[in-house]
Amino acid sequence: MKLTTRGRYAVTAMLDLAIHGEQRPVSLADISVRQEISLSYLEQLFAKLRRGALVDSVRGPGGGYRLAHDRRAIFVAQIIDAVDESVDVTNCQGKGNCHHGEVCLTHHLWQDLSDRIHDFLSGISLADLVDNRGHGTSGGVDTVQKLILQ
Amino acid sequence: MKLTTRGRYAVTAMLDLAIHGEQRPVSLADISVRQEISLSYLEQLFAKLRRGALVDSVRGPGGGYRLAHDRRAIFVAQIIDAVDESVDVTNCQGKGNCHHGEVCLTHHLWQDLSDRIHDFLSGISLADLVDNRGHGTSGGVDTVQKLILQ
DNA sequence: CAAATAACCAACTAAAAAAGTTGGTTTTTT
DNA sequence: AAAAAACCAACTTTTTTAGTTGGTTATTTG
Repeated sequence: MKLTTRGRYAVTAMLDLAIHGEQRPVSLADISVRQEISLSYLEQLFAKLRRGALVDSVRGPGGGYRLAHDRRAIFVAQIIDAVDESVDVTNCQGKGNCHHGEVCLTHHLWQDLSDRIHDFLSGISLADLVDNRGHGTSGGVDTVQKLILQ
Repeated sequence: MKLTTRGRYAVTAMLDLAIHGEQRPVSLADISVRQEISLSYLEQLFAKLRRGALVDSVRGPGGGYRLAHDRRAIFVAQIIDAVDESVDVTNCQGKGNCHHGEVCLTHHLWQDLSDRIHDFLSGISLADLVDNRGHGTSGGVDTVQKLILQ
């Protein structure tokens, strides 16, 4: 599991979709404006999210993207995996071609860490984020309210 | 907490130090050869590790670097913090200048994740890595043995 | 004391990854 | 027919990471 700003963009965009996509599909142009992410960059991200079967697209006017599943069934880990096609964290991924053992010693460390991050993010759904459940300090319901009214 | 290859390099180098630095200081030239990391890049990393009070340096022939504390008292999180001067994970770090609330919603997510990663890595000392304790699959004692004999 | 060793330092360069741009096409609705 | 929006590929810019160059300073050893 790789953690970059790209993954954060993707989660933010999917969260936007979860919040605004209840009634009709949401266009990337809208997300672009609301989240201040370049449209073409969003296109690239959503191409991957679509391949990952996390969103469905609707073409033509009034079209856009919809979550492919219920909010409660889409997890942050999936989003990041779809978008950050997880490159190996280790140099010597099982190939055993790490001539010096130290690399292997840390290998296990990174592997383990990677698993833990994945587990953590696998437990948090878009619904959790919308409800602001499942994590630290609260943004409060009114924050979400503002978003919906926006 | 930021997780890049730079941090991995630093942990690997510190682990090399923990293993080979029992008797005398270890020169960066040695670490460079064993771990296949460019000497000057190591110099840059060790400048930061020294500022972070994780290593002591000894100049002149026979000199090099030594752990500033016992292996059991140096933790992976410290190494990464020293080297990857943790840039904020969030765009709107407390400043409250995130005009749209979604950013703030994910903010808490990343903050929480960051904390958890930090906690995890704060619990793993260099001694743990040398003994290959505290994480997943084992490399075995013989691996470490090879290293010491190298 | 001279030579060698190794830390220390700054500025530069190269390579890779991330982010954004451009200029389209295709599909669908109104 | 026109407009909206997905879809697509190739390119450019920016940022980060990694490595290079060319030194100086401190310390040890022959």
